[in-house]
Amino acid sequence: MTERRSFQRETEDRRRDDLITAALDLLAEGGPQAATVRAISARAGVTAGLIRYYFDSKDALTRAAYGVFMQRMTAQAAAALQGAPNDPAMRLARFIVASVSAPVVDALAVGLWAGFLHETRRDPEMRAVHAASYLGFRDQLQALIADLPQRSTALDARRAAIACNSIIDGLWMEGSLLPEAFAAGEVIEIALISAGAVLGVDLRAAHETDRNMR
Amino acid sequence: MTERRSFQRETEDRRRDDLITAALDLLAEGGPQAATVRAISARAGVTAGLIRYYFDSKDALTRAAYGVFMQRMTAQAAAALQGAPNDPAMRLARFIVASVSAPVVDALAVGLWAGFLHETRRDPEMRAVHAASYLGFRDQLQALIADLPQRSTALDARRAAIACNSIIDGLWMEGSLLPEAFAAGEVIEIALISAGAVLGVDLRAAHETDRNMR
DNA sequence: GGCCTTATTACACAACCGTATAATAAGGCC
DNA sequence: GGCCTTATTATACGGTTGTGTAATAAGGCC
Repeated sequence: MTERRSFQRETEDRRRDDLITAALDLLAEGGPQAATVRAISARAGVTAGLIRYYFDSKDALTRAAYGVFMQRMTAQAAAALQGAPNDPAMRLARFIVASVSAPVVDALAVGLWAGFLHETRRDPEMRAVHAASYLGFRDQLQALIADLPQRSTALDARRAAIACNSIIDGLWMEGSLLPEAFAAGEVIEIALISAGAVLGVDLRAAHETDRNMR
Repeated sequence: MTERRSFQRETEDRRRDDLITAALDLLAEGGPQAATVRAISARAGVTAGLIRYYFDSKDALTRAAYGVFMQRMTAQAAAALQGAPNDPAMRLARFIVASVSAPVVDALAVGLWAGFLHETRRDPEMRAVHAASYLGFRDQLQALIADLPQRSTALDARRAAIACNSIIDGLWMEGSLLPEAFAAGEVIEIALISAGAVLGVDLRAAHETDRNMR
């Protein structure tokens, strides 16, 4: 009589990952409104009930998805320093370039961030993750700046980090929201020149020689 | 038997404004999830049905609220140029200061912006408002920069405007999201020094003399 | 002061939300 | 190949959402 749809059993990790990915996609595209349990499960190719088999609640899934999102964002910039040369300016340049390049900067990243924003305010656990990774990023930046041998003294290291972080964040927003408004590589160039001007260091030259060395 | 609550008749403008304000408040605090017709009407002190008496749909109310929001944001920076001196550097400094000060920068502004983000993607009409006011702001900035008598030539006026806009946007985000992480006036100082460094102009000095002239 | 317009309330409705639970088929094990 | 575990589906439930509609009271008008 009632025909059940056929299915395949999958590993726990695979299913969790599929559900999280589906949730992130929907959240990025349509915001919190679009990321309903039914929509998420449909995109993941399963039925709605399965979400509550792998997660205690929808909020738990949201929290897990947020963790993955933050991890992706921060891992990208950190990975840029892997195998980087010792020259502080080159390292900083690499870090900045990675922060304003794909996949950190893409049309959906800001949407995802915006979609999570209010949930991070509500949920203390999510807010903690947010603050930690946010300030962690800035500290990383500040450490790179402090290593610079000679830089402008108009701003101390902390304020210089705040300024550079703002440039990165602002370009991240603009580049993600209006990708068609920029030529290829333009955002990167502006980021390097602006941050370099603030710090009194020629980051574009540093990045150029770094690239030629590779 | 059933007792109706008493009420006062109000003008159309007043009611529309109350409903829009209530919608903005709720959206800023709790995101799209929180801005339901019942919550909005409750905060405005009326019953839910009244919303659809003054607006064709909830989306129409959202659109109207977005217009008011954008108007508030852009009007603030433009008002800063009212009665400003003729000196280009002073004018630019005023514009930047207004863009990273209250009420543009406050704890709820970014939340509001984030809450609207996805709706601006869906609704073409809202997206048009968004793009227009966004690029309008940048053009205004670019015009102010182009007026500067001597500035660094590392970036043309357009790219310099993009860079300054990024600094403003980034500081707007950080200042709004983590207000407790900054000392009083610190965001303003960082904005002036950073933008000044990018443009090769001492905006902080310009703003100081401007303030002393007043 | 009674009437008339209409701003406002009250209520009903279908759709959808997250959640709970029972039925069932998939696939490893012996 | 039959059995057992459990991953998955199916279905039901109460609450909430945006919307449509009828009842009603407020307040200006004569």
